[in-house]
Amino acid sequence: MGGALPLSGGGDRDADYTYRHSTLYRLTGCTGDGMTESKIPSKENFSEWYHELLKAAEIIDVRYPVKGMCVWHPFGFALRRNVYDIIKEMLDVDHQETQFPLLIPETEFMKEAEHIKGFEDEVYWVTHGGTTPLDVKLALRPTSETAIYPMFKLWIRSHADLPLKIYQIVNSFRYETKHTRPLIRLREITSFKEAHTAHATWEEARDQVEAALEIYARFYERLAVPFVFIRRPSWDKFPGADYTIALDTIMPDGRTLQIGTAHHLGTNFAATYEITYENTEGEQEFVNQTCYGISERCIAALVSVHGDNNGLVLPWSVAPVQVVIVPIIFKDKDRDEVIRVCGSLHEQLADVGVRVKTDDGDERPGSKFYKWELHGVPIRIEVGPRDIKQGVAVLARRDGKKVTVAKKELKDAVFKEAEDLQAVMQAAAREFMVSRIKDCTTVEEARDQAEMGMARVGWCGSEDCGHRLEDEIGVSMLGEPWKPEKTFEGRCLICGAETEKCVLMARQY
RNA sequence: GGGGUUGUAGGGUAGCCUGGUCAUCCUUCGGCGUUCGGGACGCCGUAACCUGAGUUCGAAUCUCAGCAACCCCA
Repeated sequence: MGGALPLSGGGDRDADYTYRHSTLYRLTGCTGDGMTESKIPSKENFSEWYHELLKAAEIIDVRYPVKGMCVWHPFGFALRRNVYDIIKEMLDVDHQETQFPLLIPETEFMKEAEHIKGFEDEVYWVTHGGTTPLDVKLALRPTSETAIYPMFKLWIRSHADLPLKIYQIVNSFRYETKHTRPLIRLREITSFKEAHTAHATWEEARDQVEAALEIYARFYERLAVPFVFIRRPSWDKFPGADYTIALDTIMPDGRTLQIGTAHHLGTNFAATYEITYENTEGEQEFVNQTCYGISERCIAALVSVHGDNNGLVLPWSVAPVQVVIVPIIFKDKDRDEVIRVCGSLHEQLADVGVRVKTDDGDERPGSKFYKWELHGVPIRIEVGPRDIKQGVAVLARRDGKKVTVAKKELKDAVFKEAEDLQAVMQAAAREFMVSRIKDCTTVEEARDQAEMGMARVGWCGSEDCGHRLEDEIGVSMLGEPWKPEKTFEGRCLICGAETEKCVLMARQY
């Protein structure tokens, strides 16, 4: 389908994301001759690498002068759109997209006690209209439960209205007091995909939580981002939820990043907001609710998990530019012919929905190669006079493999290599994560392991031992693996009681 | 929550300790020409001392506050 092309313009246009400035940054330090391999710092130094990559690869610009608020570059926004198109497509099967207002009256916001407690320190308030103080303060949504549920009360009358499943992709605001980090900890979350559902029974809502997690699993598979499902401990669940299940992934520096959550809200909010329906017996009952969300942290994970010392590495499905064609021109007399052949290859690929860009700029080829590698383009095609004579083109993958293919077979070769690349990325990412989760039987061992990734330890289940685990290991309890592949048998690391429960402990972002 | 470091052209930096001509260098950006199979070169040009207050004859430099960024620890 033609929708694969992100541009509204004609199909023969380049996948062009404003490289007019071709904003490449020289990050090799101040010494003139200090030409190093890469423009970005080594991934070993993750924090530095991450910041430089976001900048150099034109994902976001962090220079906006409000703490915790960033600007999406056109290239980064194209990536965001491709990623969010996937989750939208998955949700659109049985959810309806909506949009609720940004501002929430204090009177609604303050209704659910636990929920307020969870967010009160992080809420931005609108207190004035012009110079006039408002009678009722307005909160900038930190999340939208308290905006949406008063409307659910109006929308839901009978069992025939259930289940109700909606979602929206909106910005939301949290006054973070800790260090903000681009895409990871923000004061304005620009891309909060939140879904809210209402059901007749608790069991149906539970099934919905599982269905949501299933969708998220498929979503992250498309991004080749590995994760584990973890049920959060009672003291770390969503404020107002019966329980919370999260998706966590491990970043290159060993810290854990939460990249999705699903909450079973039971009838907690329904009771507060009086969301009731008439059942088949004619009685009024509270609905059971769920909500689940994903934010631009999914982009942070995508970028971090796959990127390397040469820059971004993007899965084919979301790369703003999937194929870049680089013409190799020696003499002016070759020029027209090379450009013509590139144009025809470009058209061929664009016709089958590939996001293709022909880079006929004035830079030298090597410079273009580095630039597009930095931007994570999965496949590069080189066409020079030599190739034209032989009726072939050189196809280079982002992982370094190069093949020469006949022009006629180019289309098929592109798709074949793209598929293989995806598999390679998936496997490498998976392997890294699995290698960073280890069983530990002592506090010291767990402490060491938490420097690297997640430590799996025995836990008797008592809240007391849970908190002591956190204190003694010095990291957070992520919670129990949800539907784990392997069972556990061991002892509680604190009290020594035999247990079949285990929890994952890790340093968190 | 606690501690530390730092704000100089679009990016990266020198100068700051010891206040005083035109604020250094690299890169980017714009122009012209030669180039082009893994980061080309020459010539010309644009462009900066975070904000506010204070000290001083004089502040990028010293003091205070604010804003912003990064790192470490809980």
